[in-house]
Amino acid sequence: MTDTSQAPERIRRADAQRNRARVLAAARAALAEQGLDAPMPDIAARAGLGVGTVYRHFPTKEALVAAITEDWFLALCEVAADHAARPGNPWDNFTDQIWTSARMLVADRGLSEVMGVEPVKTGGAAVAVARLQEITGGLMDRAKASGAMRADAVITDVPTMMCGLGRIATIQSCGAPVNWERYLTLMLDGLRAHAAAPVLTASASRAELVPASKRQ
Amino acid sequence: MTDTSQAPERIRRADAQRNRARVLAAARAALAEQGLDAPMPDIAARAGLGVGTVYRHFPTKEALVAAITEDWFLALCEVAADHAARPGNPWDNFTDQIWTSARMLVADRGLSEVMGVEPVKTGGAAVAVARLQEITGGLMDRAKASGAMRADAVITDVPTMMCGLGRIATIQSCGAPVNWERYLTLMLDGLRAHAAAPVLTASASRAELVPASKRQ
Amino acid sequence: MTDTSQAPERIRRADAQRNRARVLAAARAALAEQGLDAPMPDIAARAGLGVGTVYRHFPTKEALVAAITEDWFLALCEVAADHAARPGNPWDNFTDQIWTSARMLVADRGLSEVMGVEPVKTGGAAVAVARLQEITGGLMDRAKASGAMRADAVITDVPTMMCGLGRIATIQSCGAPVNWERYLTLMLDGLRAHAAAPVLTASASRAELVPASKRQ
Amino acid sequence: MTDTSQAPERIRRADAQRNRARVLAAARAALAEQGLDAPMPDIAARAGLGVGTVYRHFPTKEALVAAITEDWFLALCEVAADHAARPGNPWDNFTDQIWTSARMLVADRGLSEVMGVEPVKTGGAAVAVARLQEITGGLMDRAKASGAMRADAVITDVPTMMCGLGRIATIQSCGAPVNWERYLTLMLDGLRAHAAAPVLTASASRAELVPASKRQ
DNA sequence: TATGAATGAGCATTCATTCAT
DNA sequence: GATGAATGAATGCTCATTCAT
Repeated sequence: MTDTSQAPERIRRADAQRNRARVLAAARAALAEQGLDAPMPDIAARAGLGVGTVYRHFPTKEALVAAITEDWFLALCEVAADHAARPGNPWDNFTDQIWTSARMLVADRGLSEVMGVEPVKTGGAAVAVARLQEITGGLMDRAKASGAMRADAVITDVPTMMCGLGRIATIQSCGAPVNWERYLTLMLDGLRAHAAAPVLTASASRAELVPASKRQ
Repeated sequence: MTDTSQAPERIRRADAQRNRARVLAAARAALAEQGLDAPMPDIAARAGLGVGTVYRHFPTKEALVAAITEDWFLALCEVAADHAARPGNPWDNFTDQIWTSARMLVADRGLSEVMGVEPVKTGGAAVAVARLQEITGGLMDRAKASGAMRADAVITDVPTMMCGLGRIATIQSCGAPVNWERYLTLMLDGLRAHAAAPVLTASASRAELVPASKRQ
Repeated sequence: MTDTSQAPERIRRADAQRNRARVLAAARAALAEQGLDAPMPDIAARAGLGVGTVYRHFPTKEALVAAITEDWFLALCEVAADHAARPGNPWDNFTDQIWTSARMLVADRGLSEVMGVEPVKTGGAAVAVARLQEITGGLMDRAKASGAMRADAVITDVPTMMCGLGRIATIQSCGAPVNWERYLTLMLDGLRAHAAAPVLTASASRAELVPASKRQ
Repeated sequence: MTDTSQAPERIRRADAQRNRARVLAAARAALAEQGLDAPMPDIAARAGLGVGTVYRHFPTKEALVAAITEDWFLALCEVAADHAARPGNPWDNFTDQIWTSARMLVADRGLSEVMGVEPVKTGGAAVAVARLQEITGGLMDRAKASGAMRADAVITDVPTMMCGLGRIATIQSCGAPVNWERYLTLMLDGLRAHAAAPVLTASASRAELVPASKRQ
C-alpha cells in the first residue's frame, strides 16, 4: 500500500539520491561562499564524501556547476513565473522580479559569478535560461505595452543587467565602494519609457546612444 | 674617487629605471591581452627580463598589478580632466567622459577585470582612484547643477557603473548575449534627472528605490 | 519442506551460473575491444550487472582476466587439437595452426595483450596453457620428424613467437609501420629446417646463435 | 683564456644543464626500471628535484619521454653506423647490429616498451628513427646484394622485429617462458636468403606466405 | 545474494615566489 | 643588480576494490 513496498530498487537509489542531494547542497554552499573556483575536494569534504563520490554523480566539475546553474536558473524562473502571473502594474511586476532575483544573486557568490560567464549552450541549464528569458520577455512585453518600459528595451538587456549586477554584488561583499541596490535603481530607471525620451527634445534620446563628441 | 663610485650607481639606477619601465610596458600588454591571470613568467618574458628582475621592482604580482592599475587610473584621470575642462553642456561632458573611458575598458581585458576587483586601499593606485573620483565628482556636480543629471546621483554610482561595464565587456568578447554599448546607454539614461522623477507622479521615483512588493 | 528450501537455492545457483557466463561474455567483449585496461565498471555494465556481482564471481580483476585467458587458451587448444588431428604434411599443419591462432590474436586486443604479460602460474589458465603447449609440442615433433622444421626448435619458440605477434598486432592497428603477416612469415621461415642449416656450411647454423663479433 | 672567462651566461646554464642532465639521467633510470609508466614524481625524486623543475625542462611527460627516445635512437644509430662502416661480410654486420641493439633493449625496459608504441611523427626522435632506418636500410641492401639476405626483405621488417623483441625482453624479465636470444635467432634465420626459398621446391617459398589451408 | 555507491590513493600539470649563481 | 632555475602546494580527474543496503 505504501510507497516503500513497491520501490525495492529505489531504496538504494534513495541513499544515492540522498548523497547526490548532499553533493548538490555542499556544492551550492561551497559555490555560494567561495564562488565558482571552489575546489572539488572542498565540495566533497563539505558533503562528508570522497571526491570519487562527487565524480560518480557528476562526471566533471563543469557538469556539477552546470547542475547547480540549472537549479539557480530554475529558481529564477520560479520567481519570474510568480511575478508574470501577478495582476496589476506590469512595470512593478517586472521590477519586483528583478529585485527579488537580485537579492538571490547577492546572497550567493556562485550565482553572482555565473552571471558573468560564457553561457552553457546545451543541457538543463540552457533550457532553464531559455525559459527564464521567455517568461521575462513576457513581463517586458506587458511593461512596454503599458507604456512604462522604454519601447526599445530588448530581452538581452536583462542578462546584461544581471551580469553587471553579479559582479557588483561580488565585489561589494569584498568592500568595494559599489552598491548593488543603487546599481539596480539606476538600471531600472534607465529602462523606463521616459528615460529613453528626454523631456526637452524628442530627438535627443536616440542621438545620445552615441557619445556627444562623436555626433554630427 | 667619489665620482667613480657614484657614476656606476647612477648607471644602475638608469638601468633599473629602464627595466622598471619595460616591466610595466610588458605587464600592460600581457594584462591587456590575457587579463589579470597573466602569469608572471609571461610578463617577464615579454619584457625580455628574468622573473627575478620583475620581483626586484615589484615584491608581488599584486604590487605589479597595483602599479599598472595606477597607470590605468591615471589615464582615466586624464580623460576625466580633459572633459572636466571642456566648456559646453556638462551632461554631454560627463557622458563623453564615460563613453571614452568605456572604450578604454573594452580595449583592455586587464582594465576591465580590475574594475571588478577588491580595490587597493593604499599606494599610488588608491591616490589615482581618489583623484579620478574627485574630477568625476566635479563633472557630476556640474551635470546635476545643469539639471540634466538626477539630483540623487552620487560619486560611487560611477565605479558601480564601470564595474558592471568591465564584466560585460569581458564576457561580451567571449560571445555572451550582452552588449556593453547598450549597457552604458541604459545606465546613463538612468542617471538623467527625469529618470529619477517619473512623469506621472513626483513621489514615485523615490518610492521605487524599493521593490513594489516591499512597500508599505 | 526440504524441496522448497533447496529449489530456490538451485535457482540461485542457476542464476549465479548465468551471471558468471554473462560476466565472462561481457569481459571477453570489453577486453577484445579495449584491451586489458578495460575498466571493471565497463565490464559490469556490459554484463548488465553491478560491479559487486562481478567481484562475487571473480575476486580481482586479475582473476577475471585469468578466467578469460583460460577461455582464450582453450580456444587456441581447440585450434591446435584440430590441426594436430589432421593427416598430411606436418609442417603445413603446424603453420596453419599458427596462422589461424594469429588471426584470432589480431581480432582480439585482449588476447594480443595477454600474450605479452607475465603468465599466471596456477589455475585453469595455466592448465590450458600447458595443454596448448603439449598439443603444439606434438605438432612440432611431427614437423621436426618430417624434416621440415629445424631440429633445434623448442616448444617455447611458440609462446615467444606469439608474444611478439601480439604486440605487433596491437600497434599495427595503431598505425605503426609494422606488419603482422610479414612477421609471421619471417618467423615461420626461421623455424624451417634449412633456415637453421645454411646451405654453404653445416657448422654455421649453430655458430650464428651468437653474433659474429662475439665468436671465438 | 679558459672557457670559464668567456661564458658568464653559460655558468648559470651550466647549472641548469647539469640539472637537465640529472633529469634525463633520472628519467632514463626510472624508465629503464619501471617502463614508460614511471610517474613524473618518481623521476623528479630520483633526480633530487621538485616536479616543477622537471616540467621546466620538459613541458610534458610526453616531451620528456620523447627526449629519452631520441637518445635511445641516437644510440641505436651509433651502433648501426658503426656496423655499417665495417668491412667484411655484410650479413654478419647486419646481424651484429641487430644483436647489439637487442642487448640494449634487453637492458632497458623503457627502450623495450617504446619499440611497441605508436611512433612519434615529429621532433628529434622521429629524425633519429628516420636516420636509423636509413643506415639500417644500407646494411640490408648490402646484405641482400651479397646474397645472404632474402631478396624480399624490406626495411619495415626491422622495426617489426624490434617491436616483437621489445615485448619479449620485457616479459622474459618477468619470468615468462620466452627467450629473446632464441627469438632473434629465429627471426634472423627467417631473413636469410635460403629461408625464403625452401630447398625442396622452388615454388614453395612464395606459396607459404599464405597458410596451407588457404591455398589453391 | 546482488547491487552499485563510496572510497582515496595516485597522476599529470600549473604558477607565484624564492634564492643560488 | 640581474638572472632564471627550482620549488611544491594545489587542482581536476580515474579506477580497482570494499561494503552498506
